[in-house]
Amino acid sequence: MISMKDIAATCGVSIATVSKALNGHKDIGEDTRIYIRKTAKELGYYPNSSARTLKTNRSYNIGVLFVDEANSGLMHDHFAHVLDSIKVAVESKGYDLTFLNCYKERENRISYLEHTKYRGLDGVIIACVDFADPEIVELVESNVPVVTIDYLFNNTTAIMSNNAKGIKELLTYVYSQGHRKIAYIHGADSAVTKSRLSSFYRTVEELGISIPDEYVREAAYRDTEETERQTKYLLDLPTPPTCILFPDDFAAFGGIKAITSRGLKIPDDVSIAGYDGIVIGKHIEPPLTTLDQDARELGKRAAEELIKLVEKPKTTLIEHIIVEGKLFCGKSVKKI
Amino acid sequence: MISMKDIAATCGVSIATVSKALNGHKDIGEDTRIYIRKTAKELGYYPNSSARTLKTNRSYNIGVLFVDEANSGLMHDHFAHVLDSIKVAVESKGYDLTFLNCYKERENRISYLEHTKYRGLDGVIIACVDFADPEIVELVESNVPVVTIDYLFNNTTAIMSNNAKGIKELLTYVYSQGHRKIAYIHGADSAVTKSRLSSFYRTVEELGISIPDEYVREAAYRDTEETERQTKYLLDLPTPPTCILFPDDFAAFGGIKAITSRGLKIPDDVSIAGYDGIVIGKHIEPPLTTLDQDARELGKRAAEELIKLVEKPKTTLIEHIIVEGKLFCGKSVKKI
DNA sequence: AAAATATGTCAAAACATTTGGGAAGATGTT
DNA sequence: AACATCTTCCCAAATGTTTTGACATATTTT
Repeated sequence: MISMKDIAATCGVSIATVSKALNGHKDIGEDTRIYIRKTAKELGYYPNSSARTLKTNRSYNIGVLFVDEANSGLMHDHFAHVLDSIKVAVESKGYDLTFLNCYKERENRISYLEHTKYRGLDGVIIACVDFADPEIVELVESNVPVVTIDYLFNNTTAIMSNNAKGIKELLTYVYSQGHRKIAYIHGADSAVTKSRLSSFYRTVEELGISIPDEYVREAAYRDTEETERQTKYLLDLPTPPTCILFPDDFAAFGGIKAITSRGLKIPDDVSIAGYDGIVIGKHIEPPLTTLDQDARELGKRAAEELIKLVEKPKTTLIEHIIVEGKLFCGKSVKKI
Repeated sequence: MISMKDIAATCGVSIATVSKALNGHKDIGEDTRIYIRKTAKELGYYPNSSARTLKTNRSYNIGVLFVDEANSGLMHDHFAHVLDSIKVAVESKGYDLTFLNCYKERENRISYLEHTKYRGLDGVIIACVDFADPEIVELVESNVPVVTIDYLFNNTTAIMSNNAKGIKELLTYVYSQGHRKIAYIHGADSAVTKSRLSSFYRTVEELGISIPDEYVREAAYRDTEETERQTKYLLDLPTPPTCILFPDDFAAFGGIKAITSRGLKIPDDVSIAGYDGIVIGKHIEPPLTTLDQDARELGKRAAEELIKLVEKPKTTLIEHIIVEGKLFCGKSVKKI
């Protein structure tokens, strides 16, 4: 482990000079700078992030906060893409990515905020968590730069997928294919759900159709068993819907199971649509009509905004950025 | 940001005493220890990892190395589970997890090993990468504690999924269901592939069946388009197979597409099986017969072994640990 | 009573880095 | 020649922690 001291020794200069030469300060002669950099390279020097962080309070490490539970964001195709995109974006700017947690399982657990400070993280990206958790709120309200994904706090930059527009496009498309009896199995209570649901009702009104109450049902995101049940309920109605919208693509598989188990065919007997645009949806028969969320863009923007916030805290504004999705017309919705 | 100095001041003791009291050294009186810990808590103290790492050369941070490309491990259901399991396991022992990279895109890129030392990572878990990459080899051969997943180096602990046994079980099961004309679309060249393929041939011999050469084909992992092509090729043979084994569950979806596009039904006309045990495979009709890899166990063991290696470098042996998978009998293989 | 032992605490050094203040020498200006 | 101005470099302090050897004080042994 070779340090600046070693370089200073071999170059016959002070440690301070080495530091300044390496960091490109102006008060170092051109030739010494070149000489120092050359020997640094020859000796195989690379800085020690701990020492630097200790001194500068900048770690070039950013934290990412995903929920830790069974339904971890990691195993969620959509969020996995978001995370990967974040990773690529921060790395391209010379930052590292560390998972933030609170050592739930341990005796001396610490809060998210404490963990952030303990590691000297420059900022945190929060996604896919329970935003009502007091510890999340504490973190958001602290002076740590934070960007949230798909949730809006007043004083933090948020990157939002355009859920309202998404569900509107989806519904309008289904309508354009002749469907009027449209059921909507929406997700469990959350900001995203609220946004989609109110947009759904607004669009229903705009289109001038009427949706019976029993067509609007609830199933937690990714809960295939519940969507299976709800789908069966819908199919068993005296007047079953001709088209069912699901909370997400993954959950739609529960619906598919219910439909095929009834001996019905998609889209000939029932049309369906999901939400998210997970990869596998494109590889089934029929390809799943859905709203492709731009997961990569969500992640990229989150990373970029956070780094802006970190590097130029004075001049960077808190923003609420909206990322558009895109309707994907598979073959799971039939024209009738 | 309150430090030991502050605690020392309010307690009227020296910084050294605070450090020892907090770290449980036994040369501190019981009452002072309690008093110091109490005020530390009251003041909201938590240690500064940079300072500690700088002094002790232990970061309580471990690196994880997944491939950075398009087919990132993050977006791969199986590896996402492995990663999540690693995360849970290291966190339960008080460690953090940081993505390792080499800043590919940047001008002053550094090697994986340099990055590891730069961050002072205590160890690295390597999975899902090109193990022939010289930089990986450099890292493995360094003095950094390393655990590899699904790849064997001589001097590092490896956690291996039992691929040989897995494919044997799968093949034997298919055989037991009466299939003799069994095709195998295997993955692209890699250690995992080699292991599965040689086990496949061994089992074929043991079972006393003969598999024509044109039944054994290749398609990269997760390449649904290629498996679709290869499946069509197989179906078009004068004597098509009655059962097709795919490189992985995801890739199997390409096969399913090919089969249904020919108007054939699974499993009535053709039986299929995947490998991995991704979640969605259980939610399709018919549920996909596959070999469930124990992704969580792979991740957990990797984390545990690495931490052992970090904490007891002298007494911990390099081990090659085998994690068993489990046959999942879905309904995609018909008894004939 | 002196010597040995045990206990509790402290001061200082060390880890690798950054940075403001200043020193020394060179250059330019009058 | 005197002075100011640059340029180039160094010094020393600071960041928060751990560790080591030293030093008191108290207790036990001779």
